[in-house]
Amino acid sequence: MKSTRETNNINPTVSVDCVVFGFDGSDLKVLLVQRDLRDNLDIDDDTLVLPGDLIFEDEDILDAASRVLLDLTGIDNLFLEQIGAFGNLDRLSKDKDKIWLDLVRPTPDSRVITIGYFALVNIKNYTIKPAGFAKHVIWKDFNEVGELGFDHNVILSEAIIKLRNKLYHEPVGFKLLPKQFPLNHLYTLYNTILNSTLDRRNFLRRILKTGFLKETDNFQEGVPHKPARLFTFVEKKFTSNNNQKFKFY
Amino acid sequence: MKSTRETNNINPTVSVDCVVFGFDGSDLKVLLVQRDLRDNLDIDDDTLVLPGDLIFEDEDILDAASRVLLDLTGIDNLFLEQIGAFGNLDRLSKDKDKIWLDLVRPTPDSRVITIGYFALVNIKNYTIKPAGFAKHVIWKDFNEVGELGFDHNVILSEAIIKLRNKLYHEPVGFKLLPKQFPLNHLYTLYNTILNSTLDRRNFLRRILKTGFLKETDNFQEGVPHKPARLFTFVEKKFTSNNNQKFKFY
DNA sequence: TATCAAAGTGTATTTTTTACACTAAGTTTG
DNA sequence: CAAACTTAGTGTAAAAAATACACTTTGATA
Repeated sequence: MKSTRETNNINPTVSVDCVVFGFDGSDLKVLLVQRDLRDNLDIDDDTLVLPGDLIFEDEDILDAASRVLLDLTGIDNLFLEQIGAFGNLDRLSKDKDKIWLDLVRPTPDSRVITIGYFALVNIKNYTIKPAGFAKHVIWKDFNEVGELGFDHNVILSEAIIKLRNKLYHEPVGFKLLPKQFPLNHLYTLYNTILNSTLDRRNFLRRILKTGFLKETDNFQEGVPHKPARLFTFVEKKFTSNNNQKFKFY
Repeated sequence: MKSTRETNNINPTVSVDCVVFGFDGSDLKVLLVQRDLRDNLDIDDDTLVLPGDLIFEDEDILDAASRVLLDLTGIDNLFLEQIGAFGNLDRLSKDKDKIWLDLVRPTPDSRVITIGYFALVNIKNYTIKPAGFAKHVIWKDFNEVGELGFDHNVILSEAIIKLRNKLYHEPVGFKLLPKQFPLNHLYTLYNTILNSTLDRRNFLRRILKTGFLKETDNFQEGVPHKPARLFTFVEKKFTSNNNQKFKFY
């Protein structure tokens, strides 16, 4: 996989954009970049966008998404899943978007279709390095995301829908947590993302019954109360189609 | 929406392909076309493919999918939903695919990313007319679909997964049936598509409890047994996200 | 040593699911 | 024209799951 940008054999009509979700213990976060120029062009544009890039001609689209995130975060092998293609004719037509495109794209008026991906990471594992194309990279509180560039709010909406559905049907919450975690962290995670207040007793019972959790001999440290036992996620054969009746929570 | 093919301003790098499902009362069907040439070129290629086409530069991708189906079936305003983007580098590289591309595409070696859509239709409503680009159009039994051209088997797999999930969570089975239908048809539909044998009593109870069905005063005619009451689908406010707990069946 | 805060467990009630059995009503057959 | 057949349509007991609370435990801190 290429990790540096080339000027030749770029496909100017197809890009990828990534929605990377993280969880800091109490809030859902999204990774955003301040779109900016490789060569310090002097325009006044602090618009935030999803990390993304045009793809290379000889690059699979999933690889392109991986490359973007590798450049951005130094993380390889991220859990990445496609959200879908976004190809509205007006998706690049805000004034500020056009100014930016004029400055950085060889063919700024080209119609570009983008393919959205989403990823879940344990926020503490990665120190985000604003390398490559983005000057500033930030974890933004999901509820405080304002207007993004291009059609990125649309992509983000699709992503959160997908995340919520997944949380409900697949063992995926773990990806947002450290290897070992107390059950209460998982509980807050569900409540935060699903925007609900589940009954704690019943949540614990059900999540344990799925068999995806294994208790360890470790406990929380440095907490001003009874330390909770830490659990790990158990990789089981899980195929979402397999059992339509399966509800993760 | 344009309904005729033009030779100029085609986007040679992005196409759409449509998976159209139908149900004939006992089997799930897929609409396939025998890829062939607008101008009767004389090659020996009876490969079946999903109906699809390159998009126009000034055309939304969803519109492109609509256009393909309008050309093919004369149906406008079809329920269409995106499956996703398919962009593997080798997706057009089978021998027969290359020969065909050489014959019909202005830039046959161009890397093409395709966006898959899926649709559900009541098979009896539409007489398929092999107009436009396809010489033969057929309803193929889903279980008897062999090797398709390009990466279309992959797209079809994604489509069936999506259909099965939808059937389970959303009131979508109706789209495959006539306006009025006996409950047993819905029951067979579920069993066929989900590849299961649900308990009939329990199925009926549950499907009625959803509130999406309204009984009519009409009954089956011309059946050699007690005629069943016909039901219709009730459009209700349904938002799949709204209630994660909702299970359609 | 008492208090606080969150961990962790118990359980009665209601609701849903499951499994199976039966009756009803048209058509066809002998 | 009655019996047989086929699918329509309904009843229900038992098991399982979801829900709504309440309570006990345990370590830290005051």
